[in-house]
Amino acid sequence: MIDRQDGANDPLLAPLNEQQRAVVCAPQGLARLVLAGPGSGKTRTLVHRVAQLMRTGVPAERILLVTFTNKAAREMMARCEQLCGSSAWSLMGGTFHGLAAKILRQYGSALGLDPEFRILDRADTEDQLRAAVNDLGLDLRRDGLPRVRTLCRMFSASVQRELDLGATIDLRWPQYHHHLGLIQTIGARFVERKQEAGVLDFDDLLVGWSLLADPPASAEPAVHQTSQALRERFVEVLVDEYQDTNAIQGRIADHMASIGNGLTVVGDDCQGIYGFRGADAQNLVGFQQRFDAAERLLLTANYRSTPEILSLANLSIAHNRTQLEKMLEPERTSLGLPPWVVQCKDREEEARFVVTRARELQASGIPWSEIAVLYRSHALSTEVQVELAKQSIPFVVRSGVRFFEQAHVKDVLAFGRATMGDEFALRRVLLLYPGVGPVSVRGALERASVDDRFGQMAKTASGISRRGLEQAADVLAGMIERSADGPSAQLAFLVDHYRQAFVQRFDDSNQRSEDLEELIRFAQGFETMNQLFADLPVVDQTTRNGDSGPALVLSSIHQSKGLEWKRVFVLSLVEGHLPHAASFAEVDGVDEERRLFYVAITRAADELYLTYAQRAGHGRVQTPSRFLSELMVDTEPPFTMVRPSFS
DNA sequence: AGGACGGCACTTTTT
DNA sequence: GTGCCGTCCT
Repeated sequence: MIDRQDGANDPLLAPLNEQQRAVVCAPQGLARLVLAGPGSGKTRTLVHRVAQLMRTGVPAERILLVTFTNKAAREMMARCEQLCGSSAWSLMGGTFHGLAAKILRQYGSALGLDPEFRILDRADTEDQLRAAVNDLGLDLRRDGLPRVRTLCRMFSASVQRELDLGATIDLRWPQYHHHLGLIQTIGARFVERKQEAGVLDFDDLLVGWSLLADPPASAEPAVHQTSQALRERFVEVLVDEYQDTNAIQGRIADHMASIGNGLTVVGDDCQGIYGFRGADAQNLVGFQQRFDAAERLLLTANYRSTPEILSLANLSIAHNRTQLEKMLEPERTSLGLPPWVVQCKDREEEARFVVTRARELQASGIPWSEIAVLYRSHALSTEVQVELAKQSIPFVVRSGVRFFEQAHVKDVLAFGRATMGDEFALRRVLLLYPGVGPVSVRGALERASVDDRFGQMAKTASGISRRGLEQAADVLAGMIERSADGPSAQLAFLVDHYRQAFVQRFDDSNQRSEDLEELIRFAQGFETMNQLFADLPVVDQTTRNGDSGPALVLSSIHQSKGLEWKRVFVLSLVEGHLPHAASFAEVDGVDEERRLFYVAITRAADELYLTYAQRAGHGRVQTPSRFLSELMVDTEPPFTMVRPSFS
């Protein structure tokens, strides 16, 4: 056994401070809450705890490590591997959704799930819902019902917050109160459709896992048995970013540790920024009430940022009524650099300032990859992107559409899914061809079948759509012929055709062609089309654009959580952007925006630039963010105001 | 008249 | 980039 106090020569304990060691060496089998401020070495502490558990004899496959993003999971697994070697490979780590997928494929048969189920992304989910509406002969517009997008949000909110649909609607969409009955009917058909198709959306994953983690008394005996086996498997459960868990995730975590397993939850109520996804800080704040023997540990020493940056962060977050007191204490010494607030004339000048300054920083020895530009919403990044391109600066964008959600990637994947009999995918494929519209598609779908390799589909079509349908049938048949060669070869065959027929139409066809090559490479890891598609929506998509040399990072604030850079720019500190206008009407809305601001500024290690434009595109005057002005009352502001200077 | 297609709003944040 | 609507072509 390793002594808790004396770790001077121990590689697991030597690099840690007292607070961190207390977490790493805390006894097994208990519940505990760790409050960890930004930059406090939280990831390192978690990784070392995992290593410590393994060293004391807990097998890796009996440790469950829940993180918030796939990226975080990947990083933690890599660091565990560094510390523990290959024995860390069998660690069970990932996001709630990714882990739910793994667990349900392995343990879901008790729930009647086919282990080959496919996971729906948001677009797939909306397709299913739209189809459910059509099944019922409803017309959303005519019948005064919410749009498909909104219906999805209603069902999702109800699952994530564990509120019944009526309460959910009354709370957030009271204008649809009188339609509750109809919306419930749609929901029932929606659920039925997904079950018939053997597919699960993001919420179904959580519901499935929760049924195993915490089965209702009325569940079949087989479910209770599986539940027991599942919970006995994991002797230690660790949950990162716990403040961002919603009701159902909180219940899953609680119950995975309900039979004497250890549960370590790590979080920071000041960094809760997923309220829109139903995240409920009560999970964290009320943790000790739910587990009355739970001890509470603190990580408050900040190793990341200068005292000036931390002081700004502490002063800002003090404007929130946070329940848990926790001041960040700087470990670093001052570099003599105040946070800058840069007042620009317009968006264009703002972009020019950021890019010019970034360039100077790089020239002075800061690598591109140590500079980040953060913003509240993706659209705010366009001016900077244009300016970066103009000045030929390498950059990566970590916001906006995901790789697998781009039109050309979705097109190509749709061909693959069409060969497996997916009607939604076939529809998308056929609509690509000139002369083929919704009506000829409807006819074609009635005659289409994978078995005759779509031959009938085109044969009876008349007139203008025939040529397109024939082409589609040919290429789909070609793909089916190559089934034995594996999905990568099938996609390579298809991409030849697709590139000639369609990619040339895009004005950035080169980039898109490269993406398709990337996709073919990605598919090499899979033996069948089915496997390729099964987990696509929950796999890590951040490996994209990762390895083409050092690059400046553009990121939404949400995506930046957990990361750090030497120099950070935060764009558009104006009312309506940060805080975002949509937050004004929401309960806790502006407080959540302030936490977002807090997350953004605590990403910066050495130097922070907060920029804003006095005028928007069409000359409209913009008001500086309240997150700046509220810091200027009475006291000396914790930042220095400047105007851009171009040297 | 049926069907394709170009032009129009709308897009906060993410698994 | 998608969904919806009006217009134009067959």
